[in-house]
Amino acid sequence: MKERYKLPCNIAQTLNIVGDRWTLLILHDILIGHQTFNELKKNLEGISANLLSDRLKHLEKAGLVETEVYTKHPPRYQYKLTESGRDLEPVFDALLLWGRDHLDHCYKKMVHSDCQHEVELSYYCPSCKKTVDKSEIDTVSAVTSDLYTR
Amino acid sequence: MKERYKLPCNIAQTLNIVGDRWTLLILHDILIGHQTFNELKKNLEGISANLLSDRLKHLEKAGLVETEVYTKHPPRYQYKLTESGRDLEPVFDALLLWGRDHLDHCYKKMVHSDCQHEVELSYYCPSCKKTVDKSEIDTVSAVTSDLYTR
DNA sequence: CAACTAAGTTGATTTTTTTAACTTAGTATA
DNA sequence: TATACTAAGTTAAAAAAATCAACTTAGTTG
Repeated sequence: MKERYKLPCNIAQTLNIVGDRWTLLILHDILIGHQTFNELKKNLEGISANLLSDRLKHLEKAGLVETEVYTKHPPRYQYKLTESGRDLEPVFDALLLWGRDHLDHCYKKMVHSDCQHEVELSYYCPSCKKTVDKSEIDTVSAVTSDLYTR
Repeated sequence: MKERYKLPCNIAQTLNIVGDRWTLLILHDILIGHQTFNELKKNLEGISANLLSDRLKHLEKAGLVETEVYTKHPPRYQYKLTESGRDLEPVFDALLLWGRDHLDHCYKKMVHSDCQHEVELSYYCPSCKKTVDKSEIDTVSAVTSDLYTR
Protein backbone atom coordinates (compact mmCIF):
# COMPACT_ATOMS: atom_id res chain seq x y z
CA MET A 1 0.00 0.00 0.00
CA LYS A 2 1.19 3.45 -0.76
CA GLU A 3 1.25 5.85 2.09
CA ARG A 4 -2.23 7.08 1.59
CA TYR A 5 -2.58 9.46 4.46
CA LYS A 6 0.34 11.79 4.93
CA LEU A 7 -0.77 13.24 8.24
CA PRO A 8 1.73 13.22 11.10
CA CYS A 9 -0.65 11.34 13.33
CA ASN A 10 -0.57 7.89 14.88
CA ILE A 11 -4.14 7.23 13.89
CA ALA A 12 -3.62 8.12 10.24
CA GLN A 13 -0.40 6.14 10.02
CA THR A 14 -1.99 3.15 11.71
CA LEU A 15 -4.87 3.35 9.26
CA ASN A 16 -2.34 3.36 6.42
CA ILE A 17 -1.57 -0.19 7.55
CA VAL A 18 -4.94 -1.54 8.64
CA GLY A 19 -7.47 0.95 7.29
CA ASP A 20 -8.17 -0.48 3.85
CA ARG A 21 -11.46 -2.15 3.09
CA TRP A 22 -11.67 -5.66 4.58
CA THR A 23 -8.30 -5.45 6.30
CA LEU A 24 -9.49 -5.19 9.89
CA LEU A 25 -12.12 -7.84 9.30
CA ILE A 26 -9.51 -10.24 7.91
CA LEU A 27 -7.27 -9.65 10.91
CA HIS A 28 -10.17 -10.18 13.26
CA ASP A 29 -11.17 -13.37 11.53
CA ILE A 30 -7.66 -14.74 11.89
CA LEU A 31 -7.68 -13.70 15.53
CA ILE A 32 -10.83 -15.68 16.24
CA GLY A 33 -9.35 -18.78 14.70
CA HIS A 34 -10.01 -18.89 10.98
CA GLN A 35 -6.61 -19.60 9.62
CA THR A 36 -6.66 -21.02 6.11
CA PHE A 37 -7.36 -19.13 2.93
CA ASN A 38 -10.67 -20.81 2.21
CA GLU A 39 -11.83 -20.65 5.79
CA LEU A 40 -11.27 -16.92 5.74
CA LYS A 41 -12.92 -16.62 2.36
CA LYS A 42 -15.93 -18.58 3.51
CA ASN A 43 -16.30 -16.61 6.71
CA LEU A 44 -15.83 -13.18 5.21
CA GLU A 45 -18.91 -13.39 3.05
CA GLY A 46 -18.57 -11.10 0.07
CA ILE A 47 -14.80 -10.83 -0.10
CA SER A 48 -13.20 -11.82 -3.38
CA ALA A 49 -10.29 -14.20 -3.59
CA ASN A 50 -7.92 -11.73 -5.19
CA LEU A 51 -8.57 -9.08 -2.59
CA LEU A 52 -8.09 -11.54 0.24
CA SER A 53 -4.86 -12.67 -1.37
CA ASP A 54 -3.61 -9.09 -1.78
CA ARG A 55 -4.49 -8.15 1.76
CA LEU A 56 -2.80 -11.18 3.27
CA LYS A 57 0.37 -10.42 1.34
CA HIS A 58 0.28 -6.82 2.46
CA LEU A 59 -0.30 -7.78 6.08
CA GLU A 60 2.51 -10.29 5.99
CA LYS A 61 4.86 -7.62 4.63
CA ALA A 62 3.69 -5.23 7.31
CA GLY A 63 4.45 -7.84 9.96
CA LEU A 64 0.96 -8.33 11.34
CA VAL A 65 0.40 -11.75 9.85
CA GLU A 66 2.69 -14.72 9.35
CA THR A 67 2.22 -17.95 7.45
CA GLU A 68 3.07 -21.34 8.72
CA VAL A 69 3.22 -24.64 6.84
CA TYR A 70 0.84 -27.08 8.47
CA THR A 71 1.13 -29.99 6.06
CA LYS A 72 4.06 -30.70 3.81
CA HIS A 73 2.19 -32.84 1.24
CA PRO A 74 0.35 -31.09 -0.22
CA PRO A 75 1.98 -27.87 1.02
CA ARG A 76 -0.65 -26.04 3.04
CA TYR A 77 -0.24 -22.86 4.96
CA GLN A 78 -2.11 -21.28 7.76
CA TYR A 79 -2.23 -17.63 8.56
CA LYS A 80 -1.53 -16.47 12.07
CA LEU A 81 -1.29 -13.11 13.74
CA THR A 82 2.05 -11.90 14.96
CA GLU A 83 2.28 -10.03 18.23
CA SER A 84 1.61 -6.73 16.54
CA GLY A 85 -1.44 -8.25 14.88
CA ARG A 86 -2.73 -9.56 18.19
CA ASP A 87 -2.16 -6.13 19.68
CA LEU A 88 -5.06 -4.88 17.59
CA GLU A 89 -7.41 -6.54 20.04
CA PRO A 90 -8.28 -3.28 21.83
CA VAL A 91 -9.16 -1.78 18.46
CA PHE A 92 -11.55 -4.66 17.75
CA ASP A 93 -13.01 -4.41 21.21
CA ALA A 94 -13.50 -0.66 20.95
CA LEU A 95 -15.34 -1.13 17.65
CA LEU A 96 -17.38 -3.99 19.10
CA LEU A 97 -18.39 -1.93 22.11
CA TRP A 98 -19.28 1.10 20.00
CA GLY A 99 -21.50 -1.24 18.02
CA ARG A 100 -23.07 -2.61 21.18
CA ASP A 101 -23.98 0.91 22.23
CA HIS A 102 -25.00 2.42 18.92
CA LEU A 103 -25.90 -0.10 16.25
CA ASP A 104 -29.54 -0.70 15.46
CA HIS A 105 -28.90 -4.36 15.81
CA CYS A 106 -26.24 -5.56 18.20
CA TYR A 107 -24.74 -8.98 17.61
CA LYS A 108 -22.18 -9.31 20.35
CA LYS A 109 -21.41 -8.05 23.77
CA MET A 110 -18.56 -8.52 26.21
CA VAL A 111 -19.28 -9.61 29.73
CA HIS A 112 -17.21 -10.25 32.81
CA SER A 113 -17.22 -14.03 33.15
CA ASP A 114 -17.54 -13.87 36.97
CA CYS A 115 -20.66 -11.76 37.14
CA GLN A 116 -21.95 -11.67 33.57
CA HIS A 117 -22.11 -7.87 33.59
CA GLU A 118 -21.07 -5.98 30.49
CA VAL A 119 -17.61 -4.52 30.61
CA GLU A 120 -16.31 -1.18 29.43
CA LEU A 121 -12.98 0.05 28.17
CA SER A 122 -10.96 2.14 30.58
CA TYR A 123 -7.51 3.61 30.90
CA TYR A 124 -4.94 2.18 33.23
CA CYS A 125 -1.72 3.68 34.53
CA PRO A 126 0.72 0.82 35.14
CA SER A 127 2.90 3.10 37.20
CA CYS A 128 0.17 4.23 39.61
CA LYS A 129 -1.45 0.80 39.28
CA LYS A 130 -4.90 2.27 38.91
CA THR A 131 -7.60 3.09 36.48
CA VAL A 132 -7.49 6.72 35.40
CA ASP A 133 -10.22 8.80 33.92
CA LYS A 134 -9.81 10.11 30.40
CA SER A 135 -9.78 13.62 31.85
CA GLU A 136 -6.56 12.76 33.65
CA ILE A 137 -4.80 11.81 30.46
CA ASP A 138 -2.67 14.05 28.25
CA THR A 139 -2.12 13.25 24.63
CA VAL A 140 1.35 14.59 23.98
CA SER A 141 3.78 14.70 21.12
CA ALA A 142 6.07 11.71 21.33
CA VAL A 143 9.04 13.86 20.38
CA THR A 144 8.95 17.09 22.31
CA SER A 145 6.53 16.22 25.11
CA ASP A 146 4.63 19.36 24.20
CA LEU A 147 0.93 19.15 24.60
CA TYR A 148 -0.62 18.40 21.28
CA THR A 149 -4.13 17.91 20.19
CA ARG A 150 -3.81 15.49 17.36
CA MET B 1 -23.33 4.18 2.05
CA LYS B 2 -24.62 0.83 1.05
CA GLU B 3 -24.29 -1.93 3.51
CA ARG B 4 -20.94 -3.06 2.34
CA TYR B 5 -20.23 -5.82 4.77
CA LYS B 6 -23.07 -8.22 5.36
CA LEU B 7 -21.48 -10.10 8.24
CA PRO B 8 -23.53 -10.47 11.43
CA CYS B 9 -20.80 -8.87 13.49
CA ASN B 10 -20.63 -5.67 15.50
CA ILE B 11 -17.23 -4.85 14.06
CA ALA B 12 -18.30 -5.25 10.45
CA GLN B 13 -21.50 -3.29 10.99
CA THR B 14 -19.65 -0.54 12.79
CA LEU B 15 -17.17 -0.37 9.94
CA ASN B 16 -20.10 -0.03 7.54
CA ILE B 17 -20.66 3.32 9.23
CA VAL B 18 -17.15 4.55 9.97
CA GLY B 19 -14.89 2.30 7.93
CA ASP B 20 -14.71 4.19 4.65
CA ARG B 21 -11.56 5.95 3.62
CA TRP B 22 -11.07 9.24 5.52
CA THR B 23 -14.14 8.77 7.70
CA LEU B 24 -12.42 8.03 11.00
CA LEU B 25 -9.89 10.78 10.37
CA ILE B 26 -12.64 13.30 9.75
CA LEU B 27 -14.41 12.31 12.94
CA HIS B 28 -11.18 12.53 14.88
CA ASP B 29 -10.42 15.94 13.46
CA ILE B 30 -13.82 17.22 14.53
CA LEU B 31 -13.27 15.69 17.96
CA ILE B 32 -10.02 17.58 18.43
CA GLY B 33 -11.67 20.86 17.57
CA HIS B 34 -11.58 21.47 13.85
CA GLN B 35 -15.15 22.32 13.12
CA THR B 36 -15.61 24.21 9.88
CA PHE B 37 -15.41 22.77 6.39
CA ASN B 38 -12.24 24.55 5.42
CA GLU B 39 -10.54 23.92 8.72
CA LEU B 40 -11.15 20.23 8.25
CA LYS B 41 -10.04 20.40 4.64
CA LYS B 42 -6.86 22.23 5.58
CA ASN B 43 -6.03 19.84 8.39
CA LEU B 44 -6.76 16.65 6.54
CA GLU B 45 -4.05 17.18 3.98
CA GLY B 46 -4.87 15.30 0.81
CA ILE B 47 -8.63 15.02 1.20
CA SER B 48 -10.71 16.43 -1.63
CA ALA B 49 -13.59 18.81 -1.09
CA ASN B 50 -16.20 16.54 -2.63
CA LEU B 51 -15.19 13.56 -0.56
CA LEU B 52 -15.21 15.62 2.63
CA SER B 53 -18.64 16.92 1.70
CA ASP B 54 -19.96 13.42 0.99
CA ARG B 55 -18.56 12.02 4.19
CA LEU B 56 -19.97 14.81 6.34
CA LYS B 57 -23.41 14.28 4.82
CA HIS B 58 -23.20 10.57 5.43
CA LEU B 59 -22.07 11.04 9.01
CA GLU B 60 -24.82 13.50 9.68
CA LYS B 61 -27.38 11.02 8.35
CA ALA B 62 -25.85 8.31 10.48
CA GLY B 63 -26.16 10.54 13.54
CA LEU B 64 -22.49 10.87 14.43
CA VAL B 65 -22.14 14.47 13.35
CA GLU B 66 -24.44 17.46 13.60
CA THR B 67 -24.22 20.91 12.10
CA GLU B 68 -24.84 24.13 13.92
CA VAL B 69 -25.20 27.63 12.50
CA TYR B 70 -22.58 29.86 14.05
CA THR B 71 -23.19 33.04 12.08
CA LYS B 72 -26.42 34.04 10.40
CA HIS B 73 -24.90 36.50 7.90
CA PRO B 74 -23.31 34.94 5.97
CA PRO B 75 -24.80 31.60 7.01
CA ARG B 76 -21.94 29.55 8.37
CA TYR B 77 -22.10 26.13 9.92
CA GLN B 78 -19.85 24.21 12.18
CA TYR B 79 -19.67 20.49 12.45
CA LYS B 80 -19.83 18.86 15.86
CA LEU B 81 -19.86 15.31 17.07
CA THR B 82 -22.98 13.91 18.63
CA GLU B 83 -22.74 11.62 21.60
CA SER B 84 -22.37 8.57 19.39
CA GLY B 85 -19.59 10.33 17.52
CA ARG B 86 -17.81 11.19 20.73
CA ASP B 87 -18.18 7.59 21.83
CA LEU B 88 -15.64 6.66 19.17
CA GLU B 89 -12.93 8.00 21.45
CA PRO B 90 -11.83 4.55 22.63
CA VAL B 91 -11.48 3.52 18.99
CA PHE B 92 -9.21 6.48 18.32
CA ASP B 93 -7.25 5.79 21.47
CA ALA B 94 -6.83 2.11 20.65
CA LEU B 95 -5.50 3.05 17.20
CA LEU B 96 -3.24 5.70 18.68
CA LEU B 97 -1.81 3.27 21.22
CA TRP B 98 -1.27 0.57 18.60
CA GLY B 99 0.65 3.16 16.65
CA ARG B 100 2.68 4.11 19.68
CA ASP B 101 3.72 0.50 20.11
CA HIS B 102 4.20 -0.54 16.52
CA LEU B 103 4.72 2.32 14.10
CA ASP B 104 8.21 3.07 12.85
CA HIS B 105 7.66 6.65 13.78
CA CYS B 106 5.40 7.48 16.69
CA TYR B 107 3.87 10.93 16.80
CA LYS B 108 1.76 10.86 19.91
CA LYS B 109 1.49 9.14 23.21
CA MET B 110 -0.95 9.24 26.09
CA VAL B 111 0.29 9.85 29.59
CA HIS B 112 -1.28 10.02 33.01
CA SER B 113 -1.18 13.72 33.85
CA ASP B 114 -0.31 13.04 37.52
CA CYS B 115 2.79 10.95 36.93
CA GLN B 116 3.53 11.38 33.23
CA HIS B 117 3.64 7.62 32.70
CA GLU B 118 2.13 6.16 29.57
CA VAL B 119 -1.29 4.67 30.00
CA GLU B 120 -2.80 1.49 28.57
CA LEU B 121 -6.28 0.41 27.70
CA SER B 122 -7.93 -2.00 30.05
CA TYR B 123 -11.32 -3.53 30.69
CA TYR B 124 -13.50 -2.46 33.56
CA CYS B 125 -16.49 -4.17 35.12
CA PRO B 126 -18.78 -1.44 36.47
CA SER B 127 -20.66 -4.01 38.52
CA CYS B 128 -17.61 -5.43 40.31
CA LYS B 129 -16.02 -1.97 40.21
CA LYS B 130 -12.67 -3.32 39.13
CA THR B 131 -10.38 -3.78 36.22
CA VAL B 132 -10.70 -7.24 34.70
CA ASP B 133 -8.23 -9.07 32.53
CA LYS B 134 -9.18 -9.89 28.96
CA SER B 135 -9.03 -13.57 29.92
CA GLU B 136 -11.94 -13.00 32.28
CA ILE B 137 -14.14 -11.63 29.55
CA ASP B 138 -16.60 -13.57 27.39
CA THR B 139 -17.69 -12.29 24.05
CA VAL B 140 -21.23 -13.55 23.74
CA SER B 141 -24.06 -13.30 21.29
CA ALA B 142 -26.26 -10.40 22.26
CA VAL B 143 -29.36 -12.44 21.50
CA THR B 144 -29.00 -15.90 22.92
CA SER B 145 -26.16 -15.39 25.42
CA ASP B 146 -24.46 -18.36 23.81
CA LEU B 147 -20.74 -18.18 23.70
CA TYR B 148 -19.68 -16.94 20.33
CA THR B 149 -16.35 -16.26 18.84
CA ARG B 150 -17.09 -13.51 16.42
C1' DC C 1 -8.42 -41.60 -14.85
C1' DA C 2 -12.17 -38.42 -13.57
C1' DA C 3 -13.70 -35.51 -10.28
C1' DC C 4 -12.63 -32.76 -6.33
C1' DT C 5 -10.31 -29.45 -3.20
C1' DA C 6 -7.15 -25.78 -1.57
C1' DA C 7 -5.15 -21.86 -2.75
C1' DG C 8 -4.77 -18.90 -5.36
C1' DT C 9 -4.30 -15.82 -10.43
C1' DT C 10 -6.07 -13.24 -14.42
C1' DG C 11 -8.82 -10.04 -16.92
C1' DA C 12 -13.02 -7.33 -17.46
C1' DT C 13 -16.40 -4.51 -15.24
C1' DT C 14 -18.03 -1.53 -11.75
C1' DT C 15 -17.47 1.50 -7.94
C1' DT C 16 -14.71 4.78 -5.35
C1' DT C 17 -11.49 8.15 -4.94
C1' DT C 18 -8.72 11.82 -6.72
C1' DT C 19 -7.83 15.87 -9.44
C1' DA C 20 -8.95 20.11 -11.00
C1' DA C 21 -11.82 23.52 -12.35
C1' DC C 22 -16.11 25.97 -11.43
C1' DT C 23 -20.08 28.10 -8.54
C1' DT C 24 -22.45 30.99 -5.25
C1' DA C 25 -23.05 34.18 -1.74
C1' DG C 26 -21.37 37.34 1.16
C1' DT C 27 -17.11 40.68 2.70
C1' DA C 28 -13.40 43.66 2.36
C1' DT C 29 -10.60 46.65 -0.44
C1' DA C 30 -9.13 50.19 -4.00
C1' DT D 1 -18.70 50.49 -7.39
C1' DA D 2 -15.89 47.18 -9.52
C1' DT D 3 -12.43 43.79 -7.92
C1' DA D 4 -10.57 40.61 -5.33
C1' DC D 5 -11.16 37.40 -1.59
C1' DT D 6 -13.12 33.77 1.42
C1' DA D 7 -16.16 29.96 2.92
C1' DA D 8 -18.39 26.22 1.53
C1' DG D 9 -19.21 23.69 -1.38
C1' DT D 10 -20.53 21.26 -6.70
C1' DT D 11 -19.38 19.16 -11.17
C1' DA D 12 -17.06 16.43 -14.50
C1' DA D 13 -13.17 13.71 -16.00
C1' DA D 14 -9.43 10.65 -14.91
C1' DA D 15 -7.23 7.36 -12.06
C1' DA D 16 -7.23 3.86 -8.66
C1' DA D 17 -9.34 0.26 -6.12
C1' DA D 18 -12.72 -3.32 -5.48
C1' DT D 19 -15.81 -6.77 -7.37
C1' DC D 20 -17.12 -10.51 -10.39
C1' DA D 21 -16.38 -14.48 -12.89
C1' DA D 22 -13.70 -17.62 -15.01
C1' DC D 23 -9.33 -20.05 -15.05
C1' DT D 24 -4.98 -22.42 -13.09
C1' DT D 25 -2.11 -25.64 -10.62
C1' DA D 26 -0.90 -29.18 -7.64
C1' DG D 27 -2.13 -32.68 -5.05
C1' DT D 28 -6.02 -36.20 -3.41
C1' DT D 29 -9.94 -39.36 -3.48
C1' DG D 30 -13.20 -42.65 -5.52
